[in-house]
Order: sequence, then structure tokens, then C-alpha cells
Amino acid sequence: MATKTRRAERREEALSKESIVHAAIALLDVEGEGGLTFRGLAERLSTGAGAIYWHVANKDELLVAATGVVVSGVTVSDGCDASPRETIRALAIGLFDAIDAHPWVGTQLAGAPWPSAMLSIFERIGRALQALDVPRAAQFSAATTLVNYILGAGSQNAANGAYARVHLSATNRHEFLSAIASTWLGLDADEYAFTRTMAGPLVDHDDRVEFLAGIELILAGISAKQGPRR
Amino acid sequence: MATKTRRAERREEALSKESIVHAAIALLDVEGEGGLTFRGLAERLSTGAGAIYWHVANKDELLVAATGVVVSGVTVSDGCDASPRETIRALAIGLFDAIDAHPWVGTQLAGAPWPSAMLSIFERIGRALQALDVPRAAQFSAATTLVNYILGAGSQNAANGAYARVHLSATNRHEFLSAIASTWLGLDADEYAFTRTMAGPLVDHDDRVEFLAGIELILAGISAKQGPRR
DNA sequence: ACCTGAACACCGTTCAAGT
DNA sequence: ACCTGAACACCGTTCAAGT
Repeated sequence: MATKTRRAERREEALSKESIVHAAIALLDVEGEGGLTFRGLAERLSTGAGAIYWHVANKDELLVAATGVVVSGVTVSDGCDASPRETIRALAIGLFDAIDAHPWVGTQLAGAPWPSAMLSIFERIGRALQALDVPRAAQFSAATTLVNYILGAGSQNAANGAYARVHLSATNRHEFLSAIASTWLGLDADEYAFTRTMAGPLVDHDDRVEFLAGIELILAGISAKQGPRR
Repeated sequence: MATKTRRAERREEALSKESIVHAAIALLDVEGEGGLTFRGLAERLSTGAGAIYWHVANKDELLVAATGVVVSGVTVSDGCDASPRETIRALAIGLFDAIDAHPWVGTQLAGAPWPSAMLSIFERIGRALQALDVPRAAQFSAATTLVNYILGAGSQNAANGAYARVHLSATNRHEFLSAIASTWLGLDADEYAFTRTMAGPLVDHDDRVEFLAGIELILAGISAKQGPRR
């Protein structure tokens, strides 16, 4: 049994940017967006708050680096024989799941310029589009539309999940969606005729399926713009 | 000439949630995301920081209310004889411009459940989809995809703009994009073959045009899924 | 009912002093 | 070179006390 003294014991491994970033990720995952503090991080690393600043310029750099690590994790899975469409779907759902598992990544990716790891995903999507014979002039639009949708839908989904976990005593997802659906059904029948019909689909929908349906819509649009045949 | 004493002078109009929210919007617009503080708000309103809490529960409620006001402003413009596609385009670009003008709205909309004002936009988009004869079963996907894309692309654009304004001595947009394009061109030629070809389009692109191209892609996908004729 | 402003428990960041 | 921890200038929020 490892004995722990009240005073911070010596670290075994030296402090490094890498170890700090990993501790930051753990803290963000456990405590949520606002859980990352230099004092909390220092305690976790058994050091003083100021020590972190020797390895990291400031909190923003820490957040960018942490986001980069998570996004890099998405990039690895790669089937060589996958079709271009399958590649895009895999990248999209990979990013979606990563953001769902680390909601703070969604906030970071949606609200700031891309960390360099996003470029790798952009590159893979672009190559898949080239393989689909998307004309040069349409590639930029197609690639940025896909990435913007992925990031937007991903953060939205993660934010809803985080909100449900924090603000709701209602434990499960179904209760959360039902609560929203109820408010929709309580809206004015004329003014919100459409929204009210969506209460049913809202309760029944599957987040990942719906997300992928959006990807499919964009892919269909990309093909449709290329003329009737191919 | 209005004489101003050093001490806070009496307010003419009573404090109210509405006046507080408007002051908050002004503060956010001028100072940016982090510029909203209760102390700053109190000074602007010539009152004590604690007074605000009589009208508003906390900072989050303030942010939600402020976002709601901006989003509500988008809802108003409405041409009765516009086609469904034109309606969707108008709503999309309206939201895009609102987020561009108030970048903190993008952060708020991307990172939290919708404020009630978003429902009004969702409703209008849904009605336009119904007018396009999108089948019932496809309406939920189509509407959420559009909204997620609008919010994602809007926040991304606004974040880039805010970043350029804050972090760059480079004053104009072109210098900002050129700087990014340079880093893209400096990437490994094999590993980032696609990204490098996008450096040109990146520098030349128009944000609003590109955003609308994405909307068009999604609309084309929605039509394509409905079978060949119509 | 509404406002005041000091007080509390935090933050990020800096920096003299240590090793 | 790297770490420590007190100190500084802030935060959001609360609350006794005023009007």
C-alpha cells in the first residue's frame, strides 16, 4: 500500500510541457471547461503554480496544446482501401466522438483558429474530395463546408451533453430530450407549427446517426453540383 | 457642455434587466469576449456591482439574454414573396453577419443550448423546407444540418476575425490570410499536398461568398436526396 | 422594493528567492 | 536550468446595511 504524506511528495518524473498538457487534459475531462486552473494543475503535478509557466507561456497555449493532442488522436485510424466517402465519414465521426468525449475541445475548435492538428484532417478530407473528382474550383468550398459542419455540429452536440449532465437532475438523455420536446409542444400552435412537429423526431433521434445524415447531405450536394453523371 | 463629477452621478433611468443587457452587449462589442465584468458593467451603469444581481441571476443568464437580443434582431427581415431557398439564404446570411458583428455571439451559440430566439430561426428554416416539399422524415435532419452549419461556420469566421484583430499587428484581412497561406506553403510537400494547393483559394476567398456556397451545397444535397425530378 | 459597497473565495500571472 | 510560493491585480458572487 503506497503511503501518502500530507505534504506534496517529490515528483518521480520531471515536469515537461508534455506531462503538463496531459494533466491538463485529465483535469478538463474530469472537471469540465472551467476546471482547468493553474493551482489545480500544480497540485496534480505536485508543484507550485508558477513552475508551470517555465514550460508553458499561458493558459491559452495550454488549451491549444491540449486540443491538439485530442485532435491528433483522431487522425491515426486509416483504412487504406476505404472509399473516399468512407474516409470522409470516418474522419467526421472520429472528430465527432472525440469532441463528445472531451466537450471542451468543441469550445476550443469552434471559437479559435485551428490548432495545427486540424490541418491533418483538412488534408485528408481534401484528398478524398480529389479522389471523388471534385473540380479544383469547388474543392475549397467543399472542404471548408465539411470541416465547418463537423466542428459546428460536434460542438453543439457536446455542449448539449455537457449541459444535460451539469444542469439537469434528470440523469438520462431521454429525459433531457423529453424536457425540451415538452417546451416545443408548449409553443404557440400557429407561430411554431413546424417546430412542434419536430418534437417527436427530437426525442427519437440518435445523435451520431443525425450527424452522419448531415455529412451525407453535404456529400450529396457536392456530387449534385458536378453534373448528372458519374 | 455636460459637467461630469468624479463621483458616479445618479442614473436618470431606473435599472432594469433590459438596460443591463443592453449595456452588456455594448461592453462585449467594445471590449470583446472577456470584456464583460460585473464591475465594468456597474461603472457603465453608474451603480454598484451587487445591484445588477437584483435583476439578473448571474453572468450566464446575462450572456444568454444578450445573445437572445442579437439573434432576435436577425429574425425581423422577411420578404413575403421570397422563395423558400431565398428565405433560407437570407436567414443564414443574417445570422452570419450578426455573429460577425458580435463574435461573442458565436461562442455563445456554439457552446451552449440554443437561446429561445434560435427557435424562431429554426421555425423559419423548417417552413422553407416544407415549402420545398422535403419529406417529413427528412425535415429534422435537413433543418438541424443547416442550423449546425450556420452556427459552426459563423463562429469559425467570427473567431478568425477576432483573432486577427487581437493577435495581429497586420491590420488588414489580406495580410492575415497571406500569413496563414505562407505557413501552408511551408508544409511538407508530400504530406500536405492538398492543403498546399488551397493556399491560393484561401487568400482569394470571400468569407460571405464561401459561407453561402456551403449553404448551397447543403440545399443541393437536400434536393438530390428527393429523387431526380422536381 | 431596490440599491450600495465591502467582503469572500477564488482566478491568471509575475517574480524574487531558492536549488 | 528549473522550481517555489508569496504577492498583485483582478474576477463572480454574497450580503448586511441602507433608502
